[in-house]
Amino acid sequence: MKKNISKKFQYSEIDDHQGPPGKRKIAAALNNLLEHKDFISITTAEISKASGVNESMIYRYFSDKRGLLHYILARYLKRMYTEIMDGLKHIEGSIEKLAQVIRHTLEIYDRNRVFAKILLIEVRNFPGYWESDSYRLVKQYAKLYTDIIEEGLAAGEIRTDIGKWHIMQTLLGTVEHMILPCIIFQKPINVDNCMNAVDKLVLKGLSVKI
Amino acid sequence: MKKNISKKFQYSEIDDHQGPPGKRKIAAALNNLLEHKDFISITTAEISKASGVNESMIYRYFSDKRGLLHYILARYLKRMYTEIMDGLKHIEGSIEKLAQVIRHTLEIYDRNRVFAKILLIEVRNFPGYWESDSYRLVKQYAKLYTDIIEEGLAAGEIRTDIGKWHIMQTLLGTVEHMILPCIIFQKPINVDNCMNAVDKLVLKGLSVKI
Amino acid sequence: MKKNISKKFQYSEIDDHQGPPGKRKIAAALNNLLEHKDFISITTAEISKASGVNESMIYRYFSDKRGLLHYILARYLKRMYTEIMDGLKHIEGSIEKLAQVIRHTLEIYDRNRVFAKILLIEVRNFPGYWESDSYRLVKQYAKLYTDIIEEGLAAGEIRTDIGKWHIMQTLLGTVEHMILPCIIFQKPINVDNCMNAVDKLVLKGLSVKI
Amino acid sequence: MKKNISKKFQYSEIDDHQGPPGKRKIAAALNNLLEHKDFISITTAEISKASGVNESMIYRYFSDKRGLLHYILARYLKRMYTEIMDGLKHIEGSIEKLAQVIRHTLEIYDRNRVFAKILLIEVRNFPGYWESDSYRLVKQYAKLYTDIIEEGLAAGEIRTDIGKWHIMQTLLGTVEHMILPCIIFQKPINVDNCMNAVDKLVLKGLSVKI
DNA sequence: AATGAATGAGAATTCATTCAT
DNA sequence: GATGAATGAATTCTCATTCAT
Repeated sequence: MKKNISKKFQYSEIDDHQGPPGKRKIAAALNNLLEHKDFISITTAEISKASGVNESMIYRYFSDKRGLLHYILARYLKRMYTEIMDGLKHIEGSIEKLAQVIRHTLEIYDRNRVFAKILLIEVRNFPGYWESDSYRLVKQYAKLYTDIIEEGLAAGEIRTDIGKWHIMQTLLGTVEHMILPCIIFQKPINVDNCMNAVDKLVLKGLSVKI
Repeated sequence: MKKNISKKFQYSEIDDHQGPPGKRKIAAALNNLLEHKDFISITTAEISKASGVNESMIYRYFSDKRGLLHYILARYLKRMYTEIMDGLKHIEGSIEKLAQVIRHTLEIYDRNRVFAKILLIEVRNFPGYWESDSYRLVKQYAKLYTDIIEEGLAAGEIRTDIGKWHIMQTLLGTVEHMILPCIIFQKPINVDNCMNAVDKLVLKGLSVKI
Repeated sequence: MKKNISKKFQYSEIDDHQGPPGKRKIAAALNNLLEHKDFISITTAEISKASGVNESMIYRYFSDKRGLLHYILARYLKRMYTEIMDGLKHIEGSIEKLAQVIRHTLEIYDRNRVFAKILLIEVRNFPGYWESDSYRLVKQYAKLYTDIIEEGLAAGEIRTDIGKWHIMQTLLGTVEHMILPCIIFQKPINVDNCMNAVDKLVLKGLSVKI
Repeated sequence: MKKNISKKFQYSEIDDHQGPPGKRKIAAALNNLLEHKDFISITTAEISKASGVNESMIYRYFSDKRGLLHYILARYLKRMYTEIMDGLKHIEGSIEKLAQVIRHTLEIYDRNRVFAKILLIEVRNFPGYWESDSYRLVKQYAKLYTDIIEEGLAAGEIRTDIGKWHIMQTLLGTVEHMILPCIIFQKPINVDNCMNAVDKLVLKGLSVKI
């Protein structure tokens, strides 16, 4: 009954008890609005109305509208990172670890559609993103993969003829692309199905054949 | 090794000799601008200036700014489809055909960065896209994959325990995400490297083990 | 079976056999379009498309878009004037003549909604109208009334304590206002009902009580 | 003869002390501009310039340019209604009441040319008007007439063979068309002359002959 | 910390009209 | 007489952002 409930997060929890109330309300409002609209077509007026906080407060708490978006994204990313690290504690074997990270990621995307939407869609066609703080966190997340891959290479579990960067890219790419239609068409993510495909297609191809 | 070099296309060729000059100039102008900016931040005024054609002509020849983008995308897609179909003529074996399609796709993306950018980034966060004419062409392209996969299933070349849709998704996803960073960071696509990874990771996993 | 059919006109007849075909087609096209849209929201492009004649021909045949409208209106007015004059030939008595003019006018408006619409709505809020050729024709039509009234005054049939201008205004005003809702709400004009009211309310008040 | 002079209103008074200053200035500016131009050819830029308030404020306070016009019209209509109701308090007899309403209306139109212009000209060729709030107020005003007419019918003061709707229409029509040239040609309205005509022509025709 | 008012700059789009052929 | 292409100037409306209080 108590399994790993504590690990599951959703936006509401993230920010609830820190920062001034106005700031929290604004962030929560944008988060909610993102469920049904895309960032660019959400106006600051709308955010203000939805949050009940005056429009100009957005500029007190955040650099600007985009800063607010990145703030939300960063919170999600931090939370995801911790959660995934936690889930990794008792897993042995690099391939198994990769599988666990991917499964966990899929679950989090499924539970937090807004997060997935921001990360996969909203943030990309904004040039500044690739120099942003949020992107730094994304790279931290990606490093999780390369670290595990290195571990696997060292342990002789993973084949050495591909290059860890390409492996990571393939894994990330496969995951993201599997869920993109679900995010866009607002369908649930079937984590087991996805894992099956990832496992059979990519992970199996990774391991050193004995 | 010298196959159908003559078929290689680049945007400039696509439209050069059809439609009124204004139309051509406008399309070419947006195409050029897309090399350095993203669609949403390119204004009609900019397009007009770059093309040397009056701003209002955009609305004579296209439904609106977005219609112009889709026009460009559709041309690319049509051209890509024909070229890839051509390149497929003398290939035998489903796995080989998939490899050929993917390699060809990568080459085209590499030669036509703007095309890749429109398809992978610009067009997605616009809801109308999924009902657009361009998306129809994308589905036509995707059907190429499923057709080949079916062929492979029938011929006993491809394993039957995954589902052709998932296979196609994985292939498309892997390709797209392999090149996304190249598109975004404006780096060349190393086709051979990519093919190596695709081949070893995904395609090998596809074929029936003997 | 042959009554006064020859007197009834509708736009199609007006212009059919004079002027170059392009001119006729353009005028006919605007006339048709006016049935469902108001002048200001009909574009020259629309007129061109509906007429099958090139947009620039509008400017060969007419001073501009408004000139075209006035051309149509003027034709209607001329035709109405002649028809009404004709219908007056064998009527005796000023009050009877006024009644006949009014009835005839109502019938024409009913048969030619576009005409009524142009005259009562489209043309008024354009300053130039009051100096236009069309307005000259309207004044000619109004003079019909004052002429008859003068005739009635001279003959001792109409009371002398009001002023012919006011009488004319009242008659025109009553008529126009009775039909305005019919024009706007696209309902048929009940000529007999209207005549009843005009007769009982206004005309009866005009005649010298014996 | 000195009745409720204090109740006489002009636009400037209407709005002066309510709503944010920007709103008031904008409404006042359009009101002034309407004195010399027609609505459709007054641009938002012009309104902004005339009011000294930023153009975008129009859209903060009103739905759009047309919303602003209706706002002005509605204020006029409300004010007129109250004033006319007040002026009716001590009048006896339905015919006398109708006369009083008409006289009062004429006076108000004379004092508030812009009001008359909006009501009789500007607002009509806009389809939305007939479903607008302003039109509701106009119907309220018209109901004043039919109410009085019913009263007169019940009291045996008004003849019963015409129908109250037609009577109202004739009265409204006569009034409106009497003043339309004055509004358009910017001439003063001679209230006494008009009343004389209305009285002799229409009202006398209304009353039951004894 | 908070609010309401105000701003400025730009954006897409529309159209009547003219020109070259 | 006719066409298609092109123009330019205007117009409404939007929004992120800042200011004064």
